[in-house]
Amino acid sequence: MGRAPCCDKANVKKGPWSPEEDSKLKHHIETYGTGGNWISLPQKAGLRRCGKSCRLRWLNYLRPNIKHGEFSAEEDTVICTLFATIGSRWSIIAAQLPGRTDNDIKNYWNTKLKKKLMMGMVSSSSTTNTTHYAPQAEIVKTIETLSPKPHQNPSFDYQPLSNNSYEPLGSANYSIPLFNYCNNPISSCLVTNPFDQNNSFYETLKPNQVGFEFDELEYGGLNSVSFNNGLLFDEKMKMMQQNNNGNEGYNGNYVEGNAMMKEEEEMMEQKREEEAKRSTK
DNA sequence: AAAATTTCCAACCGCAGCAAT
DNA sequence: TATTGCTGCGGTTGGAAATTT
Repeated sequence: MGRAPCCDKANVKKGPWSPEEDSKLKHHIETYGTGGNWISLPQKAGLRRCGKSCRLRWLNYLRPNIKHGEFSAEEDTVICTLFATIGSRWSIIAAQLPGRTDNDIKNYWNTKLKKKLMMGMVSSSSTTNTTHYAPQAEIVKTIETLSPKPHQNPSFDYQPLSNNSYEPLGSANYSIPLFNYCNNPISSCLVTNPFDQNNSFYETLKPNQVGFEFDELEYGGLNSVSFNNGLLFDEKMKMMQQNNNGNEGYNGNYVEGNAMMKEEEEMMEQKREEEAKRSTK
């Protein structure tokens, strides 16, 4: 037996909402709340609408503090960065942008931001002072292909990237964001590019901070890592663990990001200090 | 000015996950 | 454990508005 429909489809109005319907819904929710039941709400509010439709209208349009209009450059950056990190999980992305709805962001990405990114018009965020610009369509395509899809829930443990060595593949000028999924919250993370011998590009990220960096170095590539809700992401490690075949079959070019646990980072710092003391004696 | 095409976004649809029974 | 009902999410679409031909 199939599931019963949530409402009587034949007796329900569809399509754009009229101002009268809006005001009925708004008044009802502001007076009585949703009652925790959207299905029965339309009847109580005197609306010939499906409960789901009411919920959507309220969340995306009527509820207070909804921000309409142009997205700022900062918002662009957050969306691009998070999309590259977690894929099209719009509700999570929306949670980082107060006043914006998941629907809004999804529409914005699909109609405008993707194109902006392709044209290299979006500045990416970084904790370094260097300004980086997202390159062309290849990046966007790669991000879209490889970013995690909704409901893909990584379930493997964190492995320090520094235990592995990788060579860049292919001859493409661009690489892709590489994140390691981590189940255990980490307090901070140091990111370096192994091809950058002088370590002139590095970042230390704190929880909820997002680093996203397009390098225009000799090797060309993207070096990025991110925290989301205390979890560290690395796309490449995810793929390797999923495929269980190392670099084999990996169709793309990349630059590795080294991620270290904070403890490891602090130990190294301590070592450096001790060595410095010894050398001054 | 009119027709054709493209852009944009509000709203719909179906599915997954969860809680209650 | 299986079933049912509901919510929330992301993909998709219809059609109005804007732009181009």
